[in-house]
Amino acid sequence: MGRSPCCEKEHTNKGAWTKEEDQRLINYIKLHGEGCWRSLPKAAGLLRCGKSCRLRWINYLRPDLKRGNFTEEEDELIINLHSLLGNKWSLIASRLPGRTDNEIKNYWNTHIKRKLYSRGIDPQTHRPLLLIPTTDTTTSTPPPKTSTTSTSPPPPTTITSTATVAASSSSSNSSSDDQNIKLTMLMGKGSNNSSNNNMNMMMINTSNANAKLNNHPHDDRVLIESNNSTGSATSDHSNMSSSTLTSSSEQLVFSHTVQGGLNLDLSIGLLPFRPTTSTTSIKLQPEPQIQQQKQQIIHKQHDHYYFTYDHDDNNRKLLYGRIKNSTNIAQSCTERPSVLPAAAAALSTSTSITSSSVCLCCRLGLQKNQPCRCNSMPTSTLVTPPAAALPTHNYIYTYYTTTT
DNA sequence: AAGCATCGCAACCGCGCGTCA
DNA sequence: TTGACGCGCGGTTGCGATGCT
Repeated sequence: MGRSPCCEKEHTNKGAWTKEEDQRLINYIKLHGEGCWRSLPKAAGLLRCGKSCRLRWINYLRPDLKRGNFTEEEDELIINLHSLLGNKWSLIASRLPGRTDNEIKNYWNTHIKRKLYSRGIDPQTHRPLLLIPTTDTTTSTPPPKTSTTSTSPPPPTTITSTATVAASSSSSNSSSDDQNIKLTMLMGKGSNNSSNNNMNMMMINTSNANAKLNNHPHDDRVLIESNNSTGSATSDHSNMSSSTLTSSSEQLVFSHTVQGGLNLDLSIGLLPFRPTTSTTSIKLQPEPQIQQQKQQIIHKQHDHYYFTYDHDDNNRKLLYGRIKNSTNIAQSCTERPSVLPAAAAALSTSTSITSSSVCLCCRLGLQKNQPCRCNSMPTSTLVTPPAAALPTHNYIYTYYTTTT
């Protein structure tokens, strides 16, 4: 059966809104608030369809809208969020205060697409337009812009900022279960240069489903889900600028570099993190506050833990969480931040933790028994890399540990 | 100055999803 | 369980502004 029209088209105005219509709409919403768009036009004395009123309000008349040009930071944020979320303009807009989905969508189509093309990047896939196959995926030399397979690190960035943001709760499905936090974890490494042709970002997905590794529909990076909906995350906030976006039950810790390549971390619903002072006695501790922490490990028996290390020369931070019932992959990585061996050592010497881990570097996560792009092969123990192998670039590492 | 092309953005349209009776 | 309804999202269109010849 066909849907009834949202309004009687023959009795509605179309096209540009007049100032009088705008004022009528503003006055009505000031008095009665948003909502009931279908009945609003008649009540407000407008010869417009409800959808048109809603659009006009949301995209143009809302008082909290930020008008004016997009900043370079907003540009990079949009690019990174798009690489993460695809054409989910409303989700992207929820992370840019004062910007609307329509505005971002238009801006994407008119400016950013062109910008990415000029960088040689496909705006849909966020991959280089020209693909030059590479055979040596472990080289430490930065790859050409057109390479997609090299794991070479990007140069360090010099400016890092962090913002605490919230996942969008605009849609009705977010109300079903605030405790059931469902997010997505994606890994990416930093850009190779100022052209920023790779993303450095992560979302962590926690839900009531068993932890698993999935391919992300928008990209080939790995999606990780966990059944743990509680927790926290920390990051190094030193020398960072912060901003707070709209809030909901889903809180993200979100950081990005704004120069030479955006570094975006999103961690949600993570397990309380505890630094360890002993490598032999590990107990679950109360949730810590988000604060500066380095070389920290979480432990708990019968659960699977991971910690993520976001590394660049100026900022090092560990993120962490718990994955229950997960099938983790033992994996060593030849490229590892210097802080990691200490953490790994603490893990491996712990009496309650078996030596199982996984590296999710190189932009892609790993399926079971699948080698990392950096050619690291699964192993049953954490391996401390030689100092020479330690990276000096902006990078994200994620390691999983399995407790017994 | 006129005509044409291109750009940028506001607005429209159709569809999908969630809710409710 | 099903269908109507309301809302919101993403893609597309229309048109004024601007630039070029």
